[in-house]
Amino acid sequence: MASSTPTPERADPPLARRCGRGYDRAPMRQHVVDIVRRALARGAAEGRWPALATPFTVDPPRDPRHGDFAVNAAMVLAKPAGRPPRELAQGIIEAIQAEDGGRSIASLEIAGPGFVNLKLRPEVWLAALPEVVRQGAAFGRSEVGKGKRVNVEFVSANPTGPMHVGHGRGAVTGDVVASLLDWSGHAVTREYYVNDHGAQVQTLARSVHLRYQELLGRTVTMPPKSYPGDYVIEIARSILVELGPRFLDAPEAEWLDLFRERAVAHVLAMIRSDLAAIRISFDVWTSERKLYDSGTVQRFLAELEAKDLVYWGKLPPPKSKKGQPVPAAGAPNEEGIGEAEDLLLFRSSLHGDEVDRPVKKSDGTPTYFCADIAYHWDKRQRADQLVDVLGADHGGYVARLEAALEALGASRHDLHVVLIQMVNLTRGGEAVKMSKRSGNVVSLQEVVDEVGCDATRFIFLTRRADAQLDFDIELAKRQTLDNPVFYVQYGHARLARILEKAAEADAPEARFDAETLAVLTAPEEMDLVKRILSFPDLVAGAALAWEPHRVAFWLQETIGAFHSYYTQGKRTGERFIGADPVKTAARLALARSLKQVLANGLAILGVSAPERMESRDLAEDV
RNA sequence: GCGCCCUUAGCUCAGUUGGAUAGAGCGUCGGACUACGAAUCCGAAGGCCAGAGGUUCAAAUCCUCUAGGGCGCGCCA
Repeated sequence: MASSTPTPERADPPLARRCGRGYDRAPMRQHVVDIVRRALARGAAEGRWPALATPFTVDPPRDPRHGDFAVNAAMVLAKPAGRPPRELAQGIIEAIQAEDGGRSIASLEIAGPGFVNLKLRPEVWLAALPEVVRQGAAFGRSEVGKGKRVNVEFVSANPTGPMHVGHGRGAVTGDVVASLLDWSGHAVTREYYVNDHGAQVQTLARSVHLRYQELLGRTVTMPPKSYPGDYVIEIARSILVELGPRFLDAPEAEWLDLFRERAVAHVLAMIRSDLAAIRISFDVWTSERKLYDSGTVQRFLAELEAKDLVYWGKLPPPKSKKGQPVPAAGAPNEEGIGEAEDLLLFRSSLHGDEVDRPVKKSDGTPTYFCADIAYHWDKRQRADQLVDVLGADHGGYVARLEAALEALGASRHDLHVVLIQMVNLTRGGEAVKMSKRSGNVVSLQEVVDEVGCDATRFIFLTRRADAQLDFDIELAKRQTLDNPVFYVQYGHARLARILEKAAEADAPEARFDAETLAVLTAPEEMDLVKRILSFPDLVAGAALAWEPHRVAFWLQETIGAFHSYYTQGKRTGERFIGADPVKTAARLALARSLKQVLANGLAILGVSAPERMESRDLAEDV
C-alpha cells in the first residue's frame, strides 16, 4: 500500500492547506512546497517581506523548458510588500537556496513577470523511481480522502427496460468516479436507486398484461405510453407458462402487483447483465418501494413537519412556454388535476430553489421528490459526501436536492452532482436512428457486443461528462491510431513485449540503483520519469474534481511520449536493448515503471492492460 | 419567458480549479522500417479561445451583457 511513500512532514495543517493546492501530496511537489514554505517563513521572520496572506502555488509549467516547477510566491507577495515581484523573487531564491543547501535543487531562476522557476536535480527524480515498481498495483493511491465516506449513486435507470447507450455513459462515468475516490483513500459505496414505485412500473405491468392477452390469442394495440419491447413479451410468456391463463379477464387489482413484481425482477436481471458486460457491479441496491414499505418515507415526512419545513398551499401558476397560452386558473392539467387544490409543499425556496416543491399530491400521496429527498437524507446519514451521476435532463433537479440537504441541516456541498450529457451514436459518421416510439433505442448490450467492453468504457471517458459525446461504432472497432483505446493498449503491450524480449535475449535485468539510473540523461527519458511520478498527483486531482476523463487523456499523452521516445531511438540506432549493459538495465527499469503506471491508470478506468495485442485481422474488413 | 450547461485550429476535443509564446488527435501536405510490434514516429500548414465590457501583477479560465446550440421548466418518475 501507499503507506510507505516517503510522506513529507506536514508541520502545520492549516498553513499547509493554504500553501499549494491542499489536495496535492505528490511526494516531489510536496517536497518543493515544503522548502518554499520554510524559506518564505524565514524571510518573513527576518522582516524581508510580509507573512503570506494568500496562498502561493507550485505547479509544473506548461513548457518544460521553464523547469520542473514554477513558484508564484513573489507575484503574490508583490502587493503586500509594495515591491516589484522580480526584486522579491531574487530574495526568495536566496532564501530557498539557503533552505535547501544544494541538496535537491539544481537551479532557480526568475522568469516572466516574477515566477521562480525551479529545477530539481535529476537524481532526486530518479531516486523516486524504484517506488513505482515497489508499490506496484498500488502506485498512485493516496490518502487525500482518508476517513471520508463517499456514496456514489449512478445509473439508477428505471427498471422498465434494458440499458441504452446513454445509461452506459453514466454507468462508466460513475464507476470510474467511484474508482478514483477509492484510489484517493475514500471509503466508497457504489449505489443504485431502483425506481420501482411509481407510475412507470405500473405502466410496465400493464404492458406485460397486454402482451399476455396477445399470447392468449387476443388482438391488442399497445397504447402510446406503453412499453412494447420484446422483453415485455418474454415476461408475459414466463408468467403464462408458470401461472397459466387465469389473469386474462381478471380485474387489474388481481394481477397488477404480481405482474409488476415479476416485470421489475426480470428487467433488473437484464440491467445487472448489461452492467456485468461493462464490468460494473454495485455495493447497494436501494428500492424506492422499500422506502415506503419500511416506513422510511413516512417517518421522514413526519420529521419535515416537526421541523416546520412543509406547509399546505398552492403552487404558483407555471411559467408559460413561448407561444403557448397560460392555462386558465383552475383548469385541469394533463393529469386532470386542477390547480385550486392544496398540496403539501416543502420550503425549498428558502434554500436556493426557485419555488417550493410538492412532497404530497392533492390526493395526499407522496410525490417522487418526497421519496427522493428521504433517500438522500438517508444516504447522508451513511456517508459524509454524496455524489449523484445524473443525465443532463435532470439538471433542473439539482437545486431542490441541494436545498433539501441544506434545509435538513447538512451542507449543500455534501452533494455533488455529475451531469452526463447525451451520447450521439453514429456508425461511420452516419447518425444511428434512435426511435423511442418503436422501442428501437440502441441497447448498450448491442454496442458492447459489437465493439467490446474496453473500447466502450474508454470512449465514454474521452470527453468531459458535461459535453456531448459522439460515439462512432466503426471508429471504436477500428484498430488504428484514431481509436484511443487501441493506442493506449498497444503502448502497454509494446512495453510488455520489450521486457519479454529482453528476458529472451539474455539482456541485463532492469536495475533501479542510483548509479544505473543516472545514465537516463536524455530529455525524453527524464520527461518520462517525471510523467510517471506525476501519476499520484493526477489521480488525486481527478478524484477531487470528479473528472475521470483526465485519466484517459493522461494515458494518451504519456503513452504518446513513450512511442515518440521509442521510435526516436530506433532512428538514431540507440536501441532500447542495446550494447551498453548499464543503459539497457536503466531503460528496462524505466520500461517496467512505465508499464506499471499505465496498467494502474487502465485499472482505474476498468480497461484491460493486455500483454500483447491480438494479431490484426484485416481480412475481416469487407 | 425563466433557469442550468455548452461555444477553443477545417473536424473531434484537451487546457493541471487565474499563470509565461493556447495544445493533442483526425484530416491535408512532406518525410522515417534489413530491426525489441511502422498497430509507431518526425516535420509543415492551420487560432480575433463566439462577441463586447469588467475584476488584477496576470483571464480561454472569474463577473456582467449580447449572439448562437443543447437540456429542463405545474401534484411524471
